[in-house]
Amino acid sequence: MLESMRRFKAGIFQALAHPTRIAIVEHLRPGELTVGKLCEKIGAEQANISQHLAVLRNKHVVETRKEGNQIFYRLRDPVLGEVLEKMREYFLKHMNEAMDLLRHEQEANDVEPEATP
Amino acid sequence: MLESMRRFKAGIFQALAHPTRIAIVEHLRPGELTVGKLCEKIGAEQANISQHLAVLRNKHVVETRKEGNQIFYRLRDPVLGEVLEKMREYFLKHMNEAMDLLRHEQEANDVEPEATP
DNA sequence: ATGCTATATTAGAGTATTCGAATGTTAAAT
DNA sequence: ATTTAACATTCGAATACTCTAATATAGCAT
Repeated sequence: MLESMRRFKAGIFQALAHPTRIAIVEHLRPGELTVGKLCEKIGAEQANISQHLAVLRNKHVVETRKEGNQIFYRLRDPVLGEVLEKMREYFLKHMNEAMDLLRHEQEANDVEPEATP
Repeated sequence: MLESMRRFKAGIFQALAHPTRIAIVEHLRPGELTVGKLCEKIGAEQANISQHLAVLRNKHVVETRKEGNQIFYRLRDPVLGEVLEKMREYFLKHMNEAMDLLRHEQEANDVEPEATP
């Protein structure tokens, strides 16, 4: 049972483990939005947003409502918004390290082109 | 800047997005533990636990202290424990669906061996 | 019926995670 | 100086994610 619970939590975290999906959840926090609006605000391809929405739907992080041509997405439970709020608190508290972390990841991606022959 | 913050949050969620790593964080919540104790409690191979600990260390989710032969791990910030607590709340609230979700994932993994020829 | 708009799904290539097995490393004990 | 105990790291195969591009569906308008 404990193991099930952990797999469940891991699944939710997995769903949140992508910058675009975090952006989606944050934008939905104040209220529902259509896919089009989300694309606008986030500035990503429609197909891409749609795929990320599918991930969030599969984990029941978001729910939908259809109105004519378009589909409105909303957060299923504000608790998840609160989780992100806690993360914001965490981020601010450790801002300096956070920046370092990101810088390092950046470099790790930048420096690769060259290999020692 | 917002984008950086989201990548950071995503990184933390990524770190938490595995049942074993969740188990680690939960076990560390009351206080520090050695790697050996963690292996015992979780019931996984030492190398495996060590790899997961490395993931958590890289994201600064945990910190270490060395004492002679062994290494004590502790949660770096109780806020992350609180995040898990929120998740528990969430799990209990949606227990039924959670179970369904897990069952479906289970089936998706079980049924595959056969293919329609 | 045709076309247009909003959204979803599929396919395939590139990349990243995860595991077990093998190998390193450090500190204490003999 | 060896050996043992406690951890960490590396390797390689299997699996899972993520992106772009292409295709599909559903509702509305003409």
